[in-house]
Amino acid sequence: MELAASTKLSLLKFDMVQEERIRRIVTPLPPTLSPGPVVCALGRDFRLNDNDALHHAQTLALTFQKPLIVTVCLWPKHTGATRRMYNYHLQALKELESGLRKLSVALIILHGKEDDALYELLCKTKAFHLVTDVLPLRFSKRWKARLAQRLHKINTPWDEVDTHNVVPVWEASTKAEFAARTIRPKLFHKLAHFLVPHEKITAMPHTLSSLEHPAILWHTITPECDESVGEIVSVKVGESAALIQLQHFLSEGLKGYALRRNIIHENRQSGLSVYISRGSLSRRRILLELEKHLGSKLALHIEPSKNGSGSDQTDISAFIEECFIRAELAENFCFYNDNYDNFNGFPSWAKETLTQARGDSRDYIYTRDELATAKTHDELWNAAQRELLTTGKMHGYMRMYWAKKILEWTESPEEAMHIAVDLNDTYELDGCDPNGYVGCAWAIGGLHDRPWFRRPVFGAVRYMTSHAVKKHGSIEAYIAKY
DNA sequence: ATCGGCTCGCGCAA
DNA sequence: TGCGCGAAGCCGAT
Repeated sequence: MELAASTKLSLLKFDMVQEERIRRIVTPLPPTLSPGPVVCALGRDFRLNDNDALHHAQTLALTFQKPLIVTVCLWPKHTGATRRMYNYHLQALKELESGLRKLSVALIILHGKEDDALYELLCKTKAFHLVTDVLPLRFSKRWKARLAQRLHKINTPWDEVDTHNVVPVWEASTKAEFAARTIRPKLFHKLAHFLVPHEKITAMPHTLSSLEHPAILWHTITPECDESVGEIVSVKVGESAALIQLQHFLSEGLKGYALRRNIIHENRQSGLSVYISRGSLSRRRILLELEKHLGSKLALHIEPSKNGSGSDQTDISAFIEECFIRAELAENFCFYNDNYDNFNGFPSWAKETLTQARGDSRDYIYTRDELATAKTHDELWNAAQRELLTTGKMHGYMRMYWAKKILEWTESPEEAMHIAVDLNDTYELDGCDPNGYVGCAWAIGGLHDRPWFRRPVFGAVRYMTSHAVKKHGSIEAYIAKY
C-alpha cells in the first residue's frame, strides 16, 4: 500500500491519463524490483498520436526511469486475416515504428499465440509493468485472461487502457444496453468529462541502441494469411492519411451529411471508418477536431434541430450519432456479450420469432461462395457485393440491405449471420470490429432495433426491399458504378 | 405522395 | 402501473 501511495505522488509530476480510462488487470504485490522495461502491447490502436495506452506506458516509464518498449503481435492464422488486411496493417506499423524510433522507443513484432509470445518477452526482459489497449472481441478477451493468470504468479503489474472510446467502455455503462436510446443519455452525460485533449508522447531520455534494437526488416515479415483477398491500393494507409481525410471531411463532407451520406450512388460518407477500426485514428480526436471546426462545445450540438432537416445542426447531430453514440453502443455490446457475432446474441423477441419462422420457404437459397462471388438474381445486391470485393468498403446504407437479403436467402438465421460476418470480416477493410458485428446483428437479428410486423423468414425482424433503397438514390447509377 | 398501424420492452414518472 | 418512444420500413388506404 505504501508503494501505491508513493507511486501516485511521483506520477503527479507528469500529465496523467484519466484514471477512469485505466483498468487494473494485475495489481502488484509490493515491492516489485523488476529491473526491466515498461512494455506497451498494442492489439488494436496502432498509432503514435492520441494513444492513451502508449501515453500511460510512457508516464510509468519516465516516473520509474525505465525503458519503454512497444510490442505488436501479428495475428495468428485462425483469426482469418487476409492479405488485404495485412497490407494496411504492415504499412501502418512501419509508420508507427519510424515515429517511435524518433522518440527512442523500440517496436518489437511478436509471432505466435499472443499470450505465449508476450509472456516470454515479459520474462526475458524482466518487465517492470505491462500496459495494453482494449479490443472487446473473444480472441482478445481469451488470451488476456490466460495471460492474467500467469502474470499474477510472477507478480507483473498490468494496466489496460481504453483509448479506443471517447467514454471508456466500462464507464459508459455496466451492462449490455438495450438500444441507442438507453445508452445515449449516459454517453452524453460523460462526454464533457472525457472529451479532453490527448497528451503528446515525448522522446525518451536515452537513445535506442541499434545493437539491441535494430530496425525491423519489414520485407522479411511474411504473415500467415489468406493471399486470395487482394490488397486495396485506393485507400491511403496510416495516421497522417487519417488526419488528412478527417480535415477533408470536416471542410467538404460535413455540410449535407445527414441527407447525403445515405445516397447510395454518391460518395458522401466520412471515409473515416477504416482508420478508426484499424487503429490509425482516435474517435476522440475526431470529436475534438469537430469541436474546433465548429468553434463551440459539442454539448451545444447534441440535439438534432427541430426546424428543417437540411440544417447544419442536423448534419452535426447525425455525425455525432454515428461517430460517437452508435460506435460506442457497438463497443458496449461486444464488451458485455460474447455472442456478439451469432444468433445467441440476438434479443429474445427476435430469437423467438425467427425460430417460429424456421420452416418458412425461401424463394432463393445461396451458398456462401455464390454470395461471395456476387452471383445472385438481384443486380442491386450483386453490385453491393462487388463494391465490397473491389474497394474493400460497402456503402453504409447498402450494408443493411445486403445483410437483410442474406437472411432472406439462406437456410437459417444462424447461417445468415455466420455468412454475413464472414464476408464482412474477409473483405471489409474495416472488418473484424464491433461495428461490423453489431451492424450484421442489427440487420439479421434485430439487435438494438424494435420488433416489426411479422413476416415469413424474418419473424419480427425489420424487413427491407429495394423500394427503401430507391428512396436513397439511384439504383441504376449504383449498379453502373460497380 | 402521405399517413396510420404494426409490435415489444425499457426506463422514467407517478 | 402506465406511458412514451424507438437506426435506416412495409403495407394498404386515401
